[in-house]
Amino acid sequence: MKNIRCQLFKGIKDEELKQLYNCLRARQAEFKGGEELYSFGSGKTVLGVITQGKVVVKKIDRNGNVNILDHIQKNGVISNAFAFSQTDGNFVSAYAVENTKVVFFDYSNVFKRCQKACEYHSQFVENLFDIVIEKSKTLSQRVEILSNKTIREKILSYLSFAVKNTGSTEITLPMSLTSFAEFLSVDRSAMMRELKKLSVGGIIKTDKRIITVLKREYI
Amino acid sequence: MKNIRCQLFKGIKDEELKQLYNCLRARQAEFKGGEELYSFGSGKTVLGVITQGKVVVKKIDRNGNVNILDHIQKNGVISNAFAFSQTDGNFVSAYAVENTKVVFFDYSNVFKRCQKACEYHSQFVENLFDIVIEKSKTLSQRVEILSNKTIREKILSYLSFAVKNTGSTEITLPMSLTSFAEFLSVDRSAMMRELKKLSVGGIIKTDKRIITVLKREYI
DNA sequence: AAAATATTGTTGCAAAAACCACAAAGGAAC
DNA sequence: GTTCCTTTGTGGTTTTTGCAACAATATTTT
Repeated sequence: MKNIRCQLFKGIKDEELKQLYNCLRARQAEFKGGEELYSFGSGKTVLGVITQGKVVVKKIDRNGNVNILDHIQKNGVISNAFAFSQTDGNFVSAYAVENTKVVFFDYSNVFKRCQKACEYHSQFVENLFDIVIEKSKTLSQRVEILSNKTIREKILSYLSFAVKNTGSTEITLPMSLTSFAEFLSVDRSAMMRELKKLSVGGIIKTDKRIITVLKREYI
Repeated sequence: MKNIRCQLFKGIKDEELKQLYNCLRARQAEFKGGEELYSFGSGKTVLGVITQGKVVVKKIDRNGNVNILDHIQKNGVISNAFAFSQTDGNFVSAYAVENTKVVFFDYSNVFKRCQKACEYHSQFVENLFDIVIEKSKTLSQRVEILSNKTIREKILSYLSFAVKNTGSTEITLPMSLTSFAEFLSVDRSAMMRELKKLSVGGIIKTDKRIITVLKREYI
């Protein structure tokens, strides 16, 4: 298996990485676009790195409503260890958005220090820590966005974070408007209506997936 | 300062703990009920353990809407390192619900290993890791709850997690109904109405803050 | 290039939720 | 015990949202 260079393995040398692969029982899997990542919804705890492609985590409730819980890009980490549990009435699953390669690790071995108490194992834990913190921050942003009552406020809250995170007032949505509505957990047509209102009000300018914030004092 | 026995210091001996306090520049602070925890909303990154009392993290937006972002109990960890950032239009603050004692640490020193590369420091990082994972899980549950469209679904989703987490179908809300509405980010009167509908429908039974789930197949 | 599929854009209508206002009950403080 | 304040409980009204349906573009697949 080719060595993966990503945040999870930052500061770990190639030869150490090989040993770590062994230690964590790394194995690669490939998924076609639209295909469901097995083992995510299963009871087993998984930890994986997306080395190619994109993954979306969705929840489908008993009424068939689809909610997007997470988007994971290349070099992103996917795990049910620290996010999104399955409840009786819901199915949480991860899907490859395009052709995707994932390297899975045995999560149970992460904290089992090998006999040699290797230093790079500590480094690995610290890297994983950073990633979980990052995910945690993203989740709290998500909570803040969703805790707005109206669609308008949700959109503006999203834009507020996006402007803050990117430093630009021209935001290109990393997903389709359909998915964006699912991300905000609102009806798509109602969202479109609200986007139009915001445009007419001169607060934003929209062109497909590109939203430009014109009046920063509103976000 | 008295030694704190909590998740954050699990597996660390008393004498090591003393050294760790020094290493992380631990300092205690007390807050009266209703008082705002300084330093949380400030730019500085804080890490604290609630050793007594209760804390609630709130967001107040430009329109004066209050949203509860988090509840932190005794032995819980409070930090802006991995959750809830301030944006231009919003104020995020933490308030003591009752008389509360907090021990603050210098977050910047957490990953600076002391010269002796003490083993307990690793243990500390691992403990903090567990806490962040826990918080992350709580946050994703929150996202799942909030990503329901209707108040009814939000309530049922909350109950679903509560039943799953506690193992009992009799749920005592850890907050007032007023706060519960803020937690679900819905209007209180609308929520009360929905609770009544669920009661009349025989799905739940309510008595103030005690909600008993009668038909598990609905949650 | 044509066909199939997904995305964007828009509307009328019904349902749900927010907002507002008020009364009663419960607790805390004096 | 009385006062004050918070919480609980309820109802009417307005606004917002979700739903369904459809057309027009894009995009992908064959």
